[in-house]
Amino acid sequence: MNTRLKYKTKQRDILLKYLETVPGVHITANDVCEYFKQQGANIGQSTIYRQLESLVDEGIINKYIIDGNSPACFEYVGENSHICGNVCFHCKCEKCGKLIHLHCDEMEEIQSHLFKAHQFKMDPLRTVFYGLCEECMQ
Amino acid sequence: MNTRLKYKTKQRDILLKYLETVPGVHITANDVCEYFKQQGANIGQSTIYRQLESLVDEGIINKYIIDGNSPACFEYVGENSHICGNVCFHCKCEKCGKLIHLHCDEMEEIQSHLFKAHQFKMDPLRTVFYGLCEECMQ
DNA sequence: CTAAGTGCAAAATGTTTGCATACTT
DNA sequence: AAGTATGCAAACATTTTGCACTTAG
Repeated sequence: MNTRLKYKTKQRDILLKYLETVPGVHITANDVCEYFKQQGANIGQSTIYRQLESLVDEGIINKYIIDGNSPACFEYVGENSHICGNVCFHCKCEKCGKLIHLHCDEMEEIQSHLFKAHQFKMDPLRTVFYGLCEECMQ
Repeated sequence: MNTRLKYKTKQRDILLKYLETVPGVHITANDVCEYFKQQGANIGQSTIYRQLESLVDEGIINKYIIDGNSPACFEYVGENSHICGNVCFHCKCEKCGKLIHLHCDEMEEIQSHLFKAHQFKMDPLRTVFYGLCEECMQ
């Protein structure tokens, strides 16, 4: 579980370099694989999975699990992830399945409220708001 | 996606009857399969998956995805779950699995905010806040 | 030199699907 | 009769793992 890779390898470097170019964007492990396949860079998919897991561990990227059957999403947040505002909230439309991700300071009040009033430390990486999006509301 | 079963079948009945005996408890699709296998009742696993999906659709059971690789959990909440639907929010501890029900007016501001600022009509029946409960926070 | 990382292909996991059959209405 | 559900086995998709080989420290 706590598999933290320790060496600075070529693969890790180019993976990180790529991730840095797409901060705040949602990508799956497969997206990353495809990207490197296109680039001609050959990184094995197991390496990608292992490095991604490691980067999550280190807090450099976030991992989001929206629903059990779709692949997990990763998002580069950088080393400064401890600063507020990098974590985003997810809204998933129950009708059309669209996923909306919000970087919203106001939403952090929810966490704060849950923590103060209900002694619950909410995890925005796992929490998804289900409901209806604008279009599907009609 | 919206595969709602419509007939009242023997399999659905005994599944529901079983679920009613474990309200608020976490069970996986596999748990259900095993249970019926032990009972000698033979319900195919596809039927179980299909019926569970359907029951989630109908709001009779909840489905929780704690993390992407472990199986989804189901929990019986019953037909009257929508009675508290507008006022009752759920927090689920990722560590001990405890489910906390909150009746909290303040939390309705979340819905209101999501609606006004983000045009998203959040469904409190389906939405679960994941995180850490008081005890597990230590 | 040793510990760690890589890549392949194979396994594991959880869930879905195709289809012929059986049951509900 | 028409529409739906069932059950099996096979298909699926994502992720993990075993192992021989390579690379970083």
